[in-house]
Amino acid sequence: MARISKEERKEGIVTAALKLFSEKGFYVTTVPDIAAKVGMSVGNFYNYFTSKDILAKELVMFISTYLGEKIQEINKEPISTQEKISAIVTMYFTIAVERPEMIEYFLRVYLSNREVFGEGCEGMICISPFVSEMMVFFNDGVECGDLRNQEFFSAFGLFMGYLGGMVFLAGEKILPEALNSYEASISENIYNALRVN
Amino acid sequence: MARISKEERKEGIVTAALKLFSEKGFYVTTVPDIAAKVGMSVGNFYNYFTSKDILAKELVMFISTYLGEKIQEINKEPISTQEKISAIVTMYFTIAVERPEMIEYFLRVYLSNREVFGEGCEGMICISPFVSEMMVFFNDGVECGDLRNQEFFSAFGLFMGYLGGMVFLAGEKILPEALNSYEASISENIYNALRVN
Amino acid sequence: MARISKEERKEGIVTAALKLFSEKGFYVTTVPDIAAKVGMSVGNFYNYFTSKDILAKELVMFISTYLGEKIQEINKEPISTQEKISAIVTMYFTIAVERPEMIEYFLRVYLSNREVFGEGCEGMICISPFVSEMMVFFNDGVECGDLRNQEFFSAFGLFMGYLGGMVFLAGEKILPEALNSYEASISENIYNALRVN
Amino acid sequence: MARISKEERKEGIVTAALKLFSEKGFYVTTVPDIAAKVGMSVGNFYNYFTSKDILAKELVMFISTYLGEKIQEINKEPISTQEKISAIVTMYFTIAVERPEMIEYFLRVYLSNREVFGEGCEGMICISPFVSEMMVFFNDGVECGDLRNQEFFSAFGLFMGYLGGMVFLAGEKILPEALNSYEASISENIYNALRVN
DNA sequence: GATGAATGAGCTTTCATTCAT
DNA sequence: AATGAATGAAAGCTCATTCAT
Repeated sequence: MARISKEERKEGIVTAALKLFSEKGFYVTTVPDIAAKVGMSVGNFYNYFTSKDILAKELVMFISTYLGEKIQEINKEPISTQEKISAIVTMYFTIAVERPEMIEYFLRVYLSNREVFGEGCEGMICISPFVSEMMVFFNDGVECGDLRNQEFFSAFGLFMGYLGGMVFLAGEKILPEALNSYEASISENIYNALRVN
Repeated sequence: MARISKEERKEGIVTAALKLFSEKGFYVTTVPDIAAKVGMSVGNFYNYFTSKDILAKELVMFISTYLGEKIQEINKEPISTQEKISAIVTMYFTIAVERPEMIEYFLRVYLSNREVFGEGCEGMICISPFVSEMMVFFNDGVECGDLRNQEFFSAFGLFMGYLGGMVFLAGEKILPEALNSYEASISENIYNALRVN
Repeated sequence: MARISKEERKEGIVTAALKLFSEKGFYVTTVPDIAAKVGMSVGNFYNYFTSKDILAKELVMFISTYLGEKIQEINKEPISTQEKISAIVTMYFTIAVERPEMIEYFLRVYLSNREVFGEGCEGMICISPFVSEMMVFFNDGVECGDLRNQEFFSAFGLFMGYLGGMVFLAGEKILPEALNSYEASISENIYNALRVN
Repeated sequence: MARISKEERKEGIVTAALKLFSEKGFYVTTVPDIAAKVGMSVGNFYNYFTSKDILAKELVMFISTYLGEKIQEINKEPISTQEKISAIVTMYFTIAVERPEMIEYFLRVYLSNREVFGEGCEGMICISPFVSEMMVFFNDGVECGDLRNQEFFSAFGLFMGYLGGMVFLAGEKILPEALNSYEASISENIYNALRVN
């Protein structure tokens, strides 16, 4: 018989919680909701995460690490900065389509519930794996002469604000076209915004 | 005796709720909190707004109208598209600094709590005053040959995602400089992204 | 129609809680239990006492004040120390018989649940009205030459430990006779213990 | 290899539980707490004690037997009643200082949680080893003409109520002096209270 | 219009106990 | 004997909303 290991159980909770939180929001999702979705008793949930808040924090770290790794892979590829921008946009939108809960969690849960992520996630602690890879991307681009040397956060805000904004519009079903059909124009806009003139 | 009109009472609630919701979040703010801040009884609150959700929706309309008017003023000015971009960025950041609750409400309450704004705010109903002025800005820019003719939402996502992202970073105290010190570089990035090449 | 004032409501809770806590113990008594006994909803209970712990603390103060007043009356009477001892013993046992919850609360709830009375009741804060009247009694007795001058707490421990112990034995139905039939022998024992030889 | 016998395991639980119950109270101490302190799994705990309540009852018996033996030793000694009183007081305070958990358990757990000790400890069943030795002490004292012949429980209440009260005051850090510095005055008070005039 | 006591459903969390391994 | 994941009932507490006054 295939036993379910403690680690697998935890993963099950992470997956279920990610979906529920991103769909219904942090406060509307209850611990019983999560437990039911994993097929577990409420009491047992607390053997894996000591509180709902802790779970929420672990989820950000999980996503941040996941996205960080994806960007790292792109950073390592021997391609131009313009191509990297395209690759990041494509990767981001692919995730937004295939595992929307990851991006949505970021946008709707992490970015909006200060109270929850206050302690333990001050500043950028919980999203540093992701942010630092974006720094690498930007510094590389500047170094090889493709990108203008500007304050990192101005570039970062453009890049992530833009992508986040688009995913948001898509989520609201406001976009007339499918998300990925915007990849080219968005990549172009970003490149135009950041490149040396 | 100076009587307080029904309309003034409503405004008082709007102001108080805007601050509380944007600071503490929609779910953490209670109706008693709001009533207390206005100096009104809980029961009386319900004479002005039939539910907490309704209040939240009226707040978006309020902000959206407010921002729409500001952009309309800029649209009417006889200045270049590049200057309009600057003006919008400056206006947005000025509000973000002087009345942060307006922008924060948008970012942290409206954009993140689908459940609340579901009924009655489908699609862009509740933010149309604002979005349509941005459309005017964009169409004017294209028409006069300053901006590339692309899908509106791609440009909109860039503009608002970028600005929202920066305000968010500022709110998290992540930005090394004051928000307004980024105005020039951001305006430049946006213009570069959208202009005809 | 006779309206129930806020103060009366609070008294109702005090009375009900005193009975329940003393009969079933602090932890076994639930807030729903208390609310049900007063004929009130759980939610409303919290309009009167912000927590179960706070209620417990107010109860000690209530009892301590009540007992303090009783002893004060006795202290004021123009009788001998020996007669005062008798009067205190009688008063104590009368309460123990007529309003047993008061004494039992003291013995079984206050004295035994440090965790609950920790904050806000350090040392003797919550029982000072009672203790200070016992101090008055003792000092008067010493001053008029009836009682040996010894460390107050040694005398206090004797007096209250003894009375508490007897009420406890009575509560356990261990005593072969009714509590008040011990009044004479107990008063005598106490007087013999404390008087000048 | 030094094997740990079943009996030793049980003793380990008794020791750990005694400390935890007396420090934190019966309800605040959890079975996992106890198991952790013994270095044993929760499941295994139930191989030794079939419930938390049963454990609590065995603890009273344990303490009662222990105290009973101590008093028996004193009873056997060829000393005066007055000296026996002193010896008991000293013995009691020594235990209160060296193994405070025993006395505290008695005062704070056994005496205060009727619900727990209801079944199986009715009346004095669970403390009879101790009480009967106190009876022996008292009867001997009366028989040899040292103590007044009064109802046993009146004398018992004085003795144990007094000692318990003092240990309680000490535990609350209310006593200005160390517990043992009161031994003389307390013994004197008790003797004065009980002796023939 | 104004008050705020009252409701009650529902939330997060705890814990004694069981049981498959 | 030993483990510890699993259960599930129940606790304390909150809060949007109502309604008698």
